[in-house]
Amino acid sequence: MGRPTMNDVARNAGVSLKTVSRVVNGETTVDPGLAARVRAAVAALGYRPNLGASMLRRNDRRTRMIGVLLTDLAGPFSAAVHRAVEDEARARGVHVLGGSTDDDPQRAQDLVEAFARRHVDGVILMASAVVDLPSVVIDREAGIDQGMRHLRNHGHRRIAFVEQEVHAVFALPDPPTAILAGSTPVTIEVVRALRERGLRDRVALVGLGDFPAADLLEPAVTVVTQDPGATGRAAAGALFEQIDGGTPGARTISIPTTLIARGSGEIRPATGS
Amino acid sequence: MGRPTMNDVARNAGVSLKTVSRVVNGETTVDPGLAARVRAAVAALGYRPNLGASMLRRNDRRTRMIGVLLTDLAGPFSAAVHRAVEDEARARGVHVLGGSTDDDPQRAQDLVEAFARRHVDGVILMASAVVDLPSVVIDREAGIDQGMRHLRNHGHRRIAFVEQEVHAVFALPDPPTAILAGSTPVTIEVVRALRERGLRDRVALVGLGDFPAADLLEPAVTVVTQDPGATGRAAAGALFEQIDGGTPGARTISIPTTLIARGSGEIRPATGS
DNA sequence: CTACTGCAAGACAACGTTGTCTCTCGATTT
DNA sequence: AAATCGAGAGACAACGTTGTCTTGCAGTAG
Repeated sequence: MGRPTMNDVARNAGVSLKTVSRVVNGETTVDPGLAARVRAAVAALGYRPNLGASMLRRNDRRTRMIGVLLTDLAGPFSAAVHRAVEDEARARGVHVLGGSTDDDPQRAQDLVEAFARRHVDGVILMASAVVDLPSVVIDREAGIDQGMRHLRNHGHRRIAFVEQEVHAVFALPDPPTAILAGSTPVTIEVVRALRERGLRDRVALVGLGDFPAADLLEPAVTVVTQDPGATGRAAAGALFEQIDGGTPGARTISIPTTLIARGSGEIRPATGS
Repeated sequence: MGRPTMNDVARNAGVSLKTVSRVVNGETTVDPGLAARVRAAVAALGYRPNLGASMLRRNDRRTRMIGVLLTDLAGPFSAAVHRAVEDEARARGVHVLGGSTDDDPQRAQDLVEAFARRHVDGVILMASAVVDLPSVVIDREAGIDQGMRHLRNHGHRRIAFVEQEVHAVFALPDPPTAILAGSTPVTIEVVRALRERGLRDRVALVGLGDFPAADLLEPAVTVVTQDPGATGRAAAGALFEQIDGGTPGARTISIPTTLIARGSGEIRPATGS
């Protein structure tokens, strides 16, 4: 005796199973009196349709679930994408299964496989991966180009692109005059490291990804930003179009980037060194 | 003709449906030769089990999905909780449906209802709500007390607790000498507002929720932090315990808070005013 | 050589729902 | 008044899988 089923409702209301199904699905070809009895029984028993069973039988075969595979659900960029995707999905009555890949292709693969077993209607991924499902790939790359170009335009020739080992950069024999930081956490680490070494006004810094207090630091941090909300919306939009239209194959969404000059990225290399 | 089913695999391998089921589920009572044929057919057809159908029939009736309802999937606290829950779930082969409530009880209710229709095994919520599912409620409140106490201990008597309208506070006839900011976005807004008014060293500020650059601002921002990772892990742990143990009813997880004094919260009220 | 045991493998029902078909009954048409 | 129609309501199969029961066959004991 788990949850009540349609059958229980039918018995309780003294109608056939199929009539309950009709009422629950809002079909109009039901006598108002019977429909009322059914609704009363539904309320009395606390009946809830079993979406899994219904999807199994339905003709459209949609689970109305999609999967979203992001680098790290806790990271600001991923989280914002996730939220935007959720909003698009909600508008269509679709739910979102989330997954962090930590940029590990194997994990991405495993998650895609697992989501496929759940018959998600489609998948959005941040890593590049090919799938035999409707899918949209979010491609992040453009920002690096733009950041590099900006620093070169300000006279820098030795530019470090930093992803993990922030401190190693400063140990180099011929240290860079500018730093491009690969993510917001790294950017903040770099700011901290520059301060410790008294270099805050001497080494240029551009961060990939904006963060809330960037303009409040001294110097304020120049960043290249990719609007995660727009990205998520675009990806979700493309995915649903693919699902609904039956367009096959994977699509790639690339994100326009914007550079916000705030100071740290406009420091010029010391001429006398 | 959609995806291949067990029946297709069975036909292809020349065995019965049930034998395929046994192989797929790793039962050992299958002749190695047949098992190999089945596995070959699975690979050849690209067969994937349909978890929905299997859950319908299985005895344990678990979908191995849980729902997580947070204020805002894009917010740093929610996102970190979400990630921690994901990790706990992954360790148990469970997937996570996420949802943002924006602190709207109606939306929370709707999402719970929708997740229940999907037969999630349980739910974690940040808002308070009662559900007829295994559930864990995350309770955030303790931080306010701790922040208030800290400011009072530093001599403040007029303390503003700010949630939305940051600027309204400064328009008051008798403005506060200290501010407790309700969330990290608000904290950053307050910092900005204090600077604009030249009050950065005169009005005390404590923020609810730590953020990455808090120690790099001037003055560095004192915060009350609640470890979202620990919270997520605790909530997920309690939920799975409830699911597995069959313990009924909802449980509440309360989060220990820590105050990190960095400067902005230790400013004392001007004596001469 | 027959009877029994054990185990692999298939047949069949069932999970909760929806699609399709059939039946009944009152209302409309000639 | 008989025939026709339409619409509401139920019976039944099916979705893809797993639980249970039965069958068949090889191996062992008597």
